[in-house]
Parts: sequence; structure tokens; C-alpha cells
Amino acid sequence: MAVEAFSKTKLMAEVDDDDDDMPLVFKRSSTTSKQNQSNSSSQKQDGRSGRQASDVRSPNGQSSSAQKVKAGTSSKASRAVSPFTSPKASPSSGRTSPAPNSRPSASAGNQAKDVNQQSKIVPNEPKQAVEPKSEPNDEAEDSEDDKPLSARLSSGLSKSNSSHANKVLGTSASVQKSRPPKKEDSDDEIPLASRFQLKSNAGASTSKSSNSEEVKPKIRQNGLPSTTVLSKRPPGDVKSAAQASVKKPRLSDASTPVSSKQASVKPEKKTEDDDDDDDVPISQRIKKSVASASKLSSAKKATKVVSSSMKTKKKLKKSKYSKSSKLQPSSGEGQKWTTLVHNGVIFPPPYKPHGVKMLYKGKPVDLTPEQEEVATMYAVMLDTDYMSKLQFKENFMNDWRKILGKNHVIQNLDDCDFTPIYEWHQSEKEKKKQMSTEEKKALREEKLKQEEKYMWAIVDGVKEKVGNFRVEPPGLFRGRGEHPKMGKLKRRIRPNDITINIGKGAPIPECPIPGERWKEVRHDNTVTWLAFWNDPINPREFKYVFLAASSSLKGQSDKEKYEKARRLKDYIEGIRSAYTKDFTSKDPVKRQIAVATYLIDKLALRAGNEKDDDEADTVGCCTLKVENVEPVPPNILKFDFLGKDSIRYQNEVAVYEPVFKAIQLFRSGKKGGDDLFDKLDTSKLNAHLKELMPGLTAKVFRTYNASVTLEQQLTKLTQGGELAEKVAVYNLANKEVAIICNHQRSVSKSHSVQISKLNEKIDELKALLEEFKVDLARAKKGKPPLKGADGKAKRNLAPEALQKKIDQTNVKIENIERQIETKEELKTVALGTSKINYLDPRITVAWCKRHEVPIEKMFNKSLLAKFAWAMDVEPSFTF
DNA sequence: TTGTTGACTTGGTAATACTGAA
DNA sequence: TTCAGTATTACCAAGTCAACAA
Repeated sequence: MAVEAFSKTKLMAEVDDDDDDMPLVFKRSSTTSKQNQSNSSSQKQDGRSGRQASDVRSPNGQSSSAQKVKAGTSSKASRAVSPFTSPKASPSSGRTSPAPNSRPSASAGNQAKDVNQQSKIVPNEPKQAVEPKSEPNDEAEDSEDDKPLSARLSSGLSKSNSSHANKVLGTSASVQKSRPPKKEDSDDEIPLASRFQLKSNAGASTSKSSNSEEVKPKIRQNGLPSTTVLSKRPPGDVKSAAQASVKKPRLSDASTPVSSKQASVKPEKKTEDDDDDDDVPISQRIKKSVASASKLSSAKKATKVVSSSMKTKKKLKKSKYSKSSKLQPSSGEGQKWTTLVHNGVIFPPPYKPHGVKMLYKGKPVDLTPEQEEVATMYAVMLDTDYMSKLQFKENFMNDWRKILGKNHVIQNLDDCDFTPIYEWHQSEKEKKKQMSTEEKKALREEKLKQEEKYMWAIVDGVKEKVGNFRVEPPGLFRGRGEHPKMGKLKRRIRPNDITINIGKGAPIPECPIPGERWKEVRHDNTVTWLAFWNDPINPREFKYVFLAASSSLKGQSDKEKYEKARRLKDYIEGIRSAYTKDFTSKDPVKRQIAVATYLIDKLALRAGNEKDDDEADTVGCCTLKVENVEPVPPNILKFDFLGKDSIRYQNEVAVYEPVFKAIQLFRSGKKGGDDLFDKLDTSKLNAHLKELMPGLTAKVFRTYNASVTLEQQLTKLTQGGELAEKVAVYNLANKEVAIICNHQRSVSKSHSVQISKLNEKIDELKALLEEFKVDLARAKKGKPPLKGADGKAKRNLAPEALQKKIDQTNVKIENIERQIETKEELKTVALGTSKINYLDPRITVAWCKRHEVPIEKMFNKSLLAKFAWAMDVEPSFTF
């Protein structure tokens, strides 16, 4: 609901009126529709124990050590079922052994195995790469739990469409020069993952919606066109926002006008591959490949439209909107807001000493409140996996020692016993849990009362939720993977660490700690943060306070992200043709760029920025090490590395021969820890991508592939039926995306218990079933039923009634079995991440509208708020 | 040209809230 | 009403990427 324009001097608390209880959705309902219309060597191969709890995510809760067991331990390797691979596989490629224990005794299909077990692909005929030979999928029924997520995707798919699943991981553009891709054949818009199964559905999607936003001026929610976004000012720079407007525009920004040089022609359809034109920039080559002059002219037209729209913007600014009494957002270049009012941040309460004494060499020790606070931070982590990490303990002790002082009795962590504090903490937790509902409610209300004023900001007169208004409390740094700084003390943040960003003329938030003051107050309207402080663990980095995901600012940027990914669809064919050609380029840089782009496109790998020594040793595409990619002749690449958050990525893919050879070449003469792409980094790669499409960066491919996959899966799998079936279809499609993106989660602690319980239920039902069968046989002979297990006599039922009971019990058993199956399948797959970050919500909304599925079934309250901008999309929308 | 910095997005897990069966 | 299982939210770590500085 829109909030009236608000006096800057008014206190925030005053506007926290009734509408607080209103749903956050459609806050600016009057304008949302407008929006929619417009617009290393040290990386151990085996010891990847990075994660806490289940460092290397095991699907069955087994420890990472179990996963260290490598090739040859698996009795039966899983089949090549990667979305990008052929299902044809040979045995014994398993890198890790299946879980030796803790498996539920479910049916074979449900049995949990090691998620990291490898899949293997049998090569295709290189020249027939697009249509490789179909191979029998003789082990398709195998459990998939032991496969990497990426390898699991197409197992289900291959069952339905094995011939497609047999494709080599490749570009849709044929590698054969003489065979230009035919439009009707081309499924370039679809990631390979989806293409395997979706080809048959080509054309099934509805017509593209009228969302041709690229050529329209971007409209902000207030109806004003936004203008080119400029660079941001570093926090250290205290220049005014006005000064910021002289900075050069960001090339990547979607709103940046396309320069004539940059405006790469949409490479819709290629005629024939030219001769080797390695020396010609790819963008030029794409242009060259454009089939007709008409397309060229249309591209020019598009550029013109963009520029004319820019003119329109200027006109609008001058005529209509500049007269407004209130400055409009986007009225300045790079400007994110015009007025910004908020109340700053809330600090965690000061430490309250508990007085519980820890033991040192068996004796209680007196600690000062400060020393006790740090000891408590450690004590509360006694039941975590960090306790098994030497680095954590060492870092903790080093920092604690500084607080204890040189001559303190405590000298050695091994002699410390934190159990009394741990137990005190547990009992406090328990007490809290035992509180009555009323007490809990009262506490909640008290907290809300204290925090209420920090929860909201007024941005350009509209009340918006603030995301993280609470300052991070002190604690021990919980770095993921083998983070070198884990266990270090994250000191308490004070007001004089914090820089506030607020509108000029807005009341400066009162510092909540008496006698202290903010470090700095700025009025920078080119950024969206409300406050920041330096990260105590890595002082060169910052912690920001932003608006919540439901805010218009975030929504706008979200929408731009998806629109950019959507634009990639128009360029993808040319991009794929271009990199395919460069696989064999004489220029080693071009060759590396081509192969890297291919991997990013096909495997949804992250870009892979360089990392410092004081960070966990993880990699992305550009930082892959030689040891992370093993070529297995004739054309298999075996990937094994730790990606973001130290999550292991394992996959085996069949690739085109030129890619395979290129990888072999990149590896030659290098050691395991050397960079595979030694002539490449993310900035070079992204600079190259921008030549192909304005604003294109590596991460756009992830969004693109995820959204395309979702759409294609939904199209393919939706077959009507009950609501529950449709929901299941959506979740299945969501799962495919999560697998492509390698979104893993650790198996919940209660998973095996839950499975056991379900199995017990099945056993009970089966026993019952047997009884019914006996009774039925007797009833048919006119005999009474036998006594029940409890010894009591049973009712004499007619054979028909007994048959009905048998049928009902069978249905119950089937349902539970399905439940087990779903639980097993999803136990290591995180569906939420892709939904929040990668799937264009308009695909979901449009699908829901087409199939009469309530959107609430797909999006929870916060997602509905986050995606408010997508809610009025036409049912015919296609990505 | 390369390295650094700043701003923002992405991502998994712990904590908390909710829900339905016993 | 309790409790277990599930869903949601909060938290904060860890990425990406563009601008800027050297």
C-alpha cells in the first residue's frame, strides 16, 4: 500500500501506523503494473572437509571422511546422468564409496548413496556431436544419491528421453563448419541440461509477451524514467552526490545506453561459418554472421530507439517532472533515491556476566566479564564441528589470550574445560523453551517494541522495510570450509564504527548508546545502503545495512537482473557459435576464453574471482586448477573442486573433442596446483562477454540457464491433474534447477529418524495387509476371521469390505513409499536458493495463472513480497 | 594494465514459528 | 495440550563485478 509523501522532519515512529499489519505485497500497487509494462594446490583432493556438520555434503549424513574414499571403492558406479552428459556409463568410476551404513531400509530406488559418487560418460562420435549415439541405460534404476547433484539431473530425464540425454556436452551450433545451425532445429536458448528432455517441446511455449522493455525507457515506480547509473563513491570519499554524477557510466548497467561500438547485433541466425578469422574480434564476427542487412538495420533501429528513449527521458525531466515540488528518484545520474529517512541501527545488548566458572586443569577459574564473554562464545560452540578444527581452536586461543593477558593462569586450551558454561547455556535455552506461550508472546512483543522504529525506512516518501537493522553481535568467526580465520574473535561493533547514510535534511538517527556517536554521517544517494561498518575479521571489507528484499529498490534491481538474463536469449546462439569457433583459435587467450565461456554456459559454473591467502581456498571457472579438471579420453572431463562456501562440485561430462583437446593443452607442462586458465581472469572474461552483449557477465549465464530450465521443465512436465500434482511438477522442475546450480544442503539431523519411522509405518501396514489377506481368504470360504495380534476377536467382514481395506492399505503404503522417495531425493538438494535468486518469478506467476495454481502454493509470504513486481505478469509470459 | 576497493548478490545454516497428529 | 516435523526467517559468510588507484 502506498504511503503518503512524508515530511522529512516527522519521526519514523509516527508513521508506523495501522498499515504495519498490511501485507507487504503490492506496496505500490498503483505502479507495479506500470513497471511490468515498461521496462589450489593447497586444495586437497581428498580432504575437502570444508563444511561444518557435513563438510563435504553427504547425502546420508556420513562424515566427510567417508567421502574421501576414492575411486574403486564403489562397487557400482552411477550412470552418466548429468544434464550435460550421456547416460551411457561404464562402471567403477565412483570416486567415493557409498555410505557404509545409516541407510534407510527403503526400496532399492530409495537407498541413499554417496552424493559424490561419480557418473561417467561414454564418448560420442565427435562429428556427430549434436546427435550422439543412443546407448542403453541399463542402470537407470540405480539410486542417484551417490551422484553429484549435477550428475543427477538427467537420470530422471534420461528415462523419458534417452536419446536426447545421450548428447555430448556441447554447443548447439554444430562443430561442423559446413552445417550452419538451422533455426528450427536450434535449441540454443535452452541450456543443454534442458535440451535433453525438452526438444520435443520446442514450440510448445506460448508466445513471447509484450515485454519488450529493452527499447523502452525504464520507468521507476513513481512513473519516472530512470537514467544512466553512474559509478559509486567509495565510502572513504565524502564527495556529494552531485559530484558523483560526473562519473562515467557503468557499462554493465542495464540502463546504460548502448554505444554504437558496443551495440552488438543480435546474432539471431548465422549463415555459414567463415574462414578462420581469429584476428577479428568475436563481436565483429557475430556481426559478420548476421544473416541479413535487415537485421542489421533493425539492430540499428534498436539502438536508435534506445537513444531516442534517452532523449525522451531528458525531455521528461525538463518538462513534466522537474516541476514537481519533490525531487524525483533517478533525476540525477546514478541516483538511487531522493529522500531517505531512517532511524539507524540497533545494537545488541551489553554482555551480562553469568558467573559460571569454567575449569582449568580441573579447577574453577575466575574470569573478568570480558574474558568470560569470550569463553562463553567458545563454550556455546562445543557441540559443533568447529571443535574438531585445529585452526579454529588456534585462532580462538590467540585472540582470547590477548584478553586474558600474558600472565593469566590459563595458558593452554587443552587444559580448559568449558563444560560448566556449556551446560549453563543449555539450561538457559531449555528455560526459554519451557516458558509459557504468554511469556513468550510478551517477550516477543517487548522485542518488537524496541525494534519497531529501526525496522522501517522512508524512501522517497514510501515506507520500506529495512533488511538487517541489527548490528552483528560479537562472536567467534564461523568461516566455512578451511577458512584460515575461523575461530577469531569478532569484536563488538560500536557506534563509532558505523557510518550512516541518510537523506540530506533528514533527522540524523540518534545514537542509541549514550555518550557515543556515529563514526560518520553521509548523504550519498547513489548507493542503497543505510549504514555500514568495517568487518572486524577482515577490516578491508564492509558489512552493510540494506533495505529488505521486498523493497522497491531491491525489486527494481531484481527485475533488471532477470531482464538482462532474458536478453541473453537473443544473443545466445551467436555467443555459442563464437566460442565454438574459438576452441581452436591460434590465440591462446581466445582459446581459453572460449573454453571458459563454454564451461560457464554449460555447467553453470561461477566466474571464479582471485582470492587472497586469508580466505578459504575455493575456486570458480577462471580459477580452476589443473588438478580440478581431469581429462579422460576420449572426451570426458572430470571436475572435482570446492566452489563457493566450500561446497564440492563433482561432475563428469562428455565434451566436444576440441574442448577436450584444449583442456589437455591448457594442462600440459603444468603442475596440479597451477591455474588451468593461466591467461584468464574474471575481468578479462567479462570484458569479452560485454563485447558480445551489452552488460553480459559470467553470472548472467546462471540466471539464464536456471530460468530457461524451469520454464522448459514446467512446459514439459505439466499435464494438468490435481493441484497437488501440479505442485509436485513445479517442485520437480525446481529441483532440476537446484541440481544444475549445485545447490546442496546437509542432511538434516532428523532425516534418518524420519525415514525409519516411515519404514516402521510401512512394516505395520504390510503386516495389516497380510492379516486382511488371510481374513479375505477365510471370508470367501465362509469362515470367521482369526483373532487379532492383541488376541481379540475381529469383526466379521464381507469379502468386498475386506478387499476394500486391502486396497486402501495398499494406497497408504504407496503414499508413504513416495514420501520416503521424495525425502531421499531432496535431502541434499536445497530448492530455496534457486527460487530466491535464479528463477525469474514471472515464469512461476505466469505458469500459476495458466494452470490455476494459487501463487501462494509456490511462493511464501516473503517471496510474494520480494516478487511483488512480477505478480501482474500476463499468463502468456515466456522467459 | 593490474591490483584494490566498494557495493551489491548469492547461499547455507541456525533459530524460530507454525502446523497437525496424538 | 504437547510434541515432532516442517516451513520460514534471520543471520552472516562468501561470492561477483565495476570503478578507481597505482
